[in-house]
Parts: sequence; C-alpha cells; structure tokens
Amino acid sequence: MVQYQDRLDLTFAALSDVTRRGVLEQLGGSQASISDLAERFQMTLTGMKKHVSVLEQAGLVVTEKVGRVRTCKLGPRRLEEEAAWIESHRQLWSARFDALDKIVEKLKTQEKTDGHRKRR
Amino acid sequence: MVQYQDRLDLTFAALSDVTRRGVLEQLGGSQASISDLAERFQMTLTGMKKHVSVLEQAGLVVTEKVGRVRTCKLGPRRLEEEAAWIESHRQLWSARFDALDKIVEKLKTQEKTDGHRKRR
DNA sequence: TTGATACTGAACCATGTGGTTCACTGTATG
DNA sequence: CATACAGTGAACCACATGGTTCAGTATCAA
Repeated sequence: MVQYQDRLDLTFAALSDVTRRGVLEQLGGSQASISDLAERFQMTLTGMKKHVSVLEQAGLVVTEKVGRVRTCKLGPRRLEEEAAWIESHRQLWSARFDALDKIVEKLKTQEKTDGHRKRR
Repeated sequence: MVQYQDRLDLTFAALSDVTRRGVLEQLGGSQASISDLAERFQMTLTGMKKHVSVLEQAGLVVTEKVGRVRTCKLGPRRLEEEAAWIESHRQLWSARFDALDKIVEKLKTQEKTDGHRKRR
C-alpha cells in the first residue's frame, strides 16, 4: 500500500513537468538517444539526463546504453494505476455533481427558450 | 495551449502528494473544514491550509469561508484533461506493447499479487 | 467583556527541483 | 595514435515544497 502510494507520488511528479510529458510523447513516436532529446528540447545533455532519470525512476521509460549512446524508450509501466486513480475519483466527482449537472442543464435550456428578453 | 500545459503541470503536481490525494478522497465523502482535515491528517492548521491552497490553485477544490470556518469541497475541475492525457498515452503504450500484453495476461492468471482493482 | 476557536500570514528550516558549467570516462573513427 | 563524440557525475544556483512555530485577526459563546 505504501509502495502503491509512493509509485503514484513518483509518477504524478514525473508527469507534472511539461518537458517530461514532451519526452514521453516523443518516445511514443520512436526511440531516441539522450542527445536527440536534449537537442529537441533545447537543453544540455546533463539536464536531459536528469529528466530521463526521473522518468526511468517512475518506470515510465527504460534505457539501455550501447557503445557510447544511451537509447531511451517507453517503459513497462503504462499508467494503469494512475488511470485507475483518476477514474475512480472522476466517479466521486460525478456523484457529487450530478445534481449540479441537472441544474446547469436546466439553466441552459431555459436560457435558450427564454433568451435575454422576457416579453415580445 | 500554454495554459493547458500549465494546468496539467499544476494538477499533476497537486496529485503527486499522498496527503493531498487523501484530502481529495476525504472531500469525495463529505465537505470538511481546514481543522477537520488538519486533524485527520495529523498536521498543523497552517500546513493543511497550504495543501488546500495547492488543490484550490489546481481547481480541484473550492472553499468558502463562513464565519470563522473555511469549508472545503471538491471543485469544478474533474480531471477530464488529465484523464484524457493519460488515456491517449496509454494508447501509445498499448501500440508499443501489444506483445508484452499477452505475457502479462498470462502472468496475471497465474498469480494475484496486487490487490488493486482494474479500471473502469 | 472575556475568552476560546478557526484561520491566516510571515518567517524559518531542510530538502528537492530544474537547470547550468566543468571536468571526466569511455567509445568510435580518421 | 589522436581527436571528436556521447554520456556521466559533482558542484553550484535560484527557487519551490512540505512542514513547523509564532504572532496576529476575526468570530462565536458565555
């Protein structure tokens, strides 16, 4: 359970940076070396290495070094738990806002029929 | 677009703390004051106030102060964008891991190590 | 009026983050 | 061999984070 929470911590933290989300998107298209990514995101090798490490720590990316180049690709963790967490909470939200939803719906339709004027 | 990315940043960062996820769960059950939450999570009022502010900043929680009590409840943002982001990336993963999928399926039927439910 | 309650804000602390530079190691290649 | 190239690690920087304490302010209740 603690592990589960820790993993959620790591993953959500990894996803909370626009560069790292970009890297994931990039790797969704094709593998890339650290240099490739560093160039694409206009950042030093060292900087990109850190981002990749964060993603690797979270299990979202795996890397392998062959010769002098480290190749990065999407990892085995597929955001199942994160998707599950978010889904279950979206349901909480939904339960809580069903009533509100109806009111909003009602207001919308009234607006349409009522318009801004009251009498013609 | 920038705003969209910023919001994702804020939301994922808000979700990357176990206390804040706990608060959301709590508020899914019922409204609560800052004091309620502080007590539940064994933390000072000031500390809890900060967490609530982070959640509020991300639009996940709204609060209203009546008298001297600030009441917190789930906010209007319902993780639609986050769910969408994760879903779209899960599809990338899927495309990439179809073969692995079968292996995992096989393993799943053999052992049940994780107590968490499947999504949806 | 007095006092307790509920929160707020400033200040502080330790640690983490996102980025850099610089010096270095190991690998390819002319 | 000599040199360039890809990555690594340490050190540094400014700033954010997760928490605290302490000193308020505003509100409720007796």
